[in-house]
Amino acid sequence: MCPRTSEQYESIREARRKLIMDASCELFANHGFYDTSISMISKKAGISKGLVYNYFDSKEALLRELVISGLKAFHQSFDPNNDGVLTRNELEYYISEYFKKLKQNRNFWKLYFAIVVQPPVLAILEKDMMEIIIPMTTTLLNYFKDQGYEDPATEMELFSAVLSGIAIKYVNSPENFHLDKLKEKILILFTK
Amino acid sequence: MCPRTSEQYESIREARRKLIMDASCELFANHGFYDTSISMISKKAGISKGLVYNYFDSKEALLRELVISGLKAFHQSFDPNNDGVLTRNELEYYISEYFKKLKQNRNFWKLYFAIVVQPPVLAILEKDMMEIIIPMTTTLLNYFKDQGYEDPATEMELFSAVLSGIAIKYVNSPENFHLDKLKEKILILFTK
Amino acid sequence: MCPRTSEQYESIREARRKLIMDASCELFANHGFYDTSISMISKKAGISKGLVYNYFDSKEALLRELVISGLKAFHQSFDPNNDGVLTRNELEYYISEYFKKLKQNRNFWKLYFAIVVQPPVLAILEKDMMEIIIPMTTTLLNYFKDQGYEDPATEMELFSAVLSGIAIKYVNSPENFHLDKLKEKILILFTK
Amino acid sequence: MCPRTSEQYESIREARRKLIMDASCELFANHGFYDTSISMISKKAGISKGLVYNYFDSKEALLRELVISGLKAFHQSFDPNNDGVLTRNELEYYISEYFKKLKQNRNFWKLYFAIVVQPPVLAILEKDMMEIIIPMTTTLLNYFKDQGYEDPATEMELFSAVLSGIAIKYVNSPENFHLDKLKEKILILFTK
DNA sequence: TATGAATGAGCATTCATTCAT
DNA sequence: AATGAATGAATGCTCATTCAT
Repeated sequence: MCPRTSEQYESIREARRKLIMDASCELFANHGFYDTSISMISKKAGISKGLVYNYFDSKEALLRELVISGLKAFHQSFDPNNDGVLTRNELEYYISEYFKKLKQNRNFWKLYFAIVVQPPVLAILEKDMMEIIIPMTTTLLNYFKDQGYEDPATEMELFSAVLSGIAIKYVNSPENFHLDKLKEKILILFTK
Repeated sequence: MCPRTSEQYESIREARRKLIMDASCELFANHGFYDTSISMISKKAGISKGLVYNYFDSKEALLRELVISGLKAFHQSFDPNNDGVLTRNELEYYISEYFKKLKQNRNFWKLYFAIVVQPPVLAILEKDMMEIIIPMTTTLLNYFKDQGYEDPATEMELFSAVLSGIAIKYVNSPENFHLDKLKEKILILFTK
Repeated sequence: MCPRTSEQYESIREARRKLIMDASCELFANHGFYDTSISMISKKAGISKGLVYNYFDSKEALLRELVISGLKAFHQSFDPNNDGVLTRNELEYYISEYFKKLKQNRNFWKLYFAIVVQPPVLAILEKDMMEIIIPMTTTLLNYFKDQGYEDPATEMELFSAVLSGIAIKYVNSPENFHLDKLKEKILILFTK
Repeated sequence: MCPRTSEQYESIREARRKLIMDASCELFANHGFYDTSISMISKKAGISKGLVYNYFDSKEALLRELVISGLKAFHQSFDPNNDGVLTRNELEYYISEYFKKLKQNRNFWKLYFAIVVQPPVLAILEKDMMEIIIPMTTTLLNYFKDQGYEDPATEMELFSAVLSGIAIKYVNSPENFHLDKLKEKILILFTK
């Protein structure tokens, strides 16, 4: 009779978006961006190919939303009070969250590191990602300065490299990486 | 005219192979595997499209040879006397070589880490790569045992993670990573 | 609330139809039939996509109604007393009306001439259009016979060609065509 | 054994280009640009779909080459000595050629007028077409000035309108348009 | 009556690979 | 050994149309 209310439509849309994002996250992570076709995504999501485009402007836009939204969600555990200053406790918390989320959401991080390392795909995302990452870098640098490290810049580079390295190795072969033990080592290395 | 000797033919073939591999290494590294067409490679190499197939069975085979041959070349600096045992000096040498080659051959490593992280491409290479990597892993594990680390397995995981992390970060934004200082830190961390 | 009377419903329907037809006329004229989607039309008309189909069976049917209804409206100024005979005054009146309507309703004529010249679209409309055009042709032929032109058939062909030619040129670049002066020339040429 | 010489390749390419252009001209003319798929063109030309793209960058580029090359070929009969001045004889010649080519190459003109009247398609071609058409317009205007017409601008508009009008009517229903008689009338009207 | 989510057929285009020369 | 014309399967994407609500 009557058309659906706009709330109803909105909730349908939200559910569908999530459906598509979940399906594509898994596929992108395990097959790669280029080896995942829209057709595969729609099949996995149980919808038609065309419908994907009702929710995302393009395959690239879908990837972008996937990565950016995941990154934003994750980023909230960094400097939670948002004052631009990191205490030792806050860094401990951040590291713990990092390891926790690595386990919880392996597909996302698999996707993320595959993307971050591919020039043409990276180009799609670079601008949006930098908005999130650059402030983190600054805050981290200040942390290492405040903690009296003698070469804070290099310390920060080491810190981000080691976290990335662990993540990449772990997501690609989790059976060979013992996250909990590594986390302890990282905590010792960077939070004394 | 006098026909060429088979040595001459062979050396022409070798030169051609190298030409194609160099061209494709640069293109794969900077455009990505999927965004580099055979046509682009042949144009860069100054030969015809068809000729590429005279030297490599397929695009994938070309990638495989590229990665494996680079990896083998690099691997020679690891445990050079090939006795399966790593001394502290040998590890120092290996680390130095690692950082040196990162700088010298950025395109190769860019390509390598982009590949290593992509599931479907990885699948193509996994077998060959494992033959190189597994012995390294074993040898490293023994090193950390011999050096008396209390948790050699975790130490080894940390070691390979941090080297990979530095490499990935460096090849993708070299201006932000100070290899020399990082090398010193790594030497201190893992060779006392 | 009191239900609407059927007259009210009918007048709402009429208004909606006109809304859709106006929107699609402008869009078809300026973007072309194939580059105008139902979605664009419904957006411009401020209604939903589905509703268009409540009023028109298909995109083609909408086009058909648009063209035919415009043509019929226009045709009323031709031979207004409908006796199949055209006096010189009636032709003068027709020509005046033709030029007047060209100006007033440029979008319609733009659409009309774009359509008339496209084979597959023309096919859709041919039958309906012919019902309007053939009697005009006959009447015109008689006019030129009655006026004693020595080759009335050719005169008629010239007449319809020149009117079409002016219209096409004008609707596509009105700034370059001076309708009023051309009208005078046409009147002189065909009504002495 | 040896690869073909570049002359051989060139002649293959020329022949193929013509094949594709002929096939697409006929299809575009009779089905319209949007209702002709690359697939239809390749089928008609007896080649594969992909090969079309070996010769033309896109469907639009194919259309552009078709129209521009046809227009250029035709334009050579206008002001043949290329002095920017049109004598009465030259105009007579041009008109004769115009009518001759209309008959000879009906498909091209059908295509041309269908195109010229469609906004989105026109946009593709406008720039290139204008380079050909604008000089013609100027030359014509001078002709009517030189011949002492009292309103040369309007005369020129009438001239171009009537030629277009005849062409459009003729290509779409040749059985109803008697080109030879119309040509005589045009010659009388514009070359005294 | 009105909505917009959903479908699926169809299209332009790309590209690894083959093959006659 | 070398060329580049040729193939055809696959992809991203669009859009008229349908239909549950």
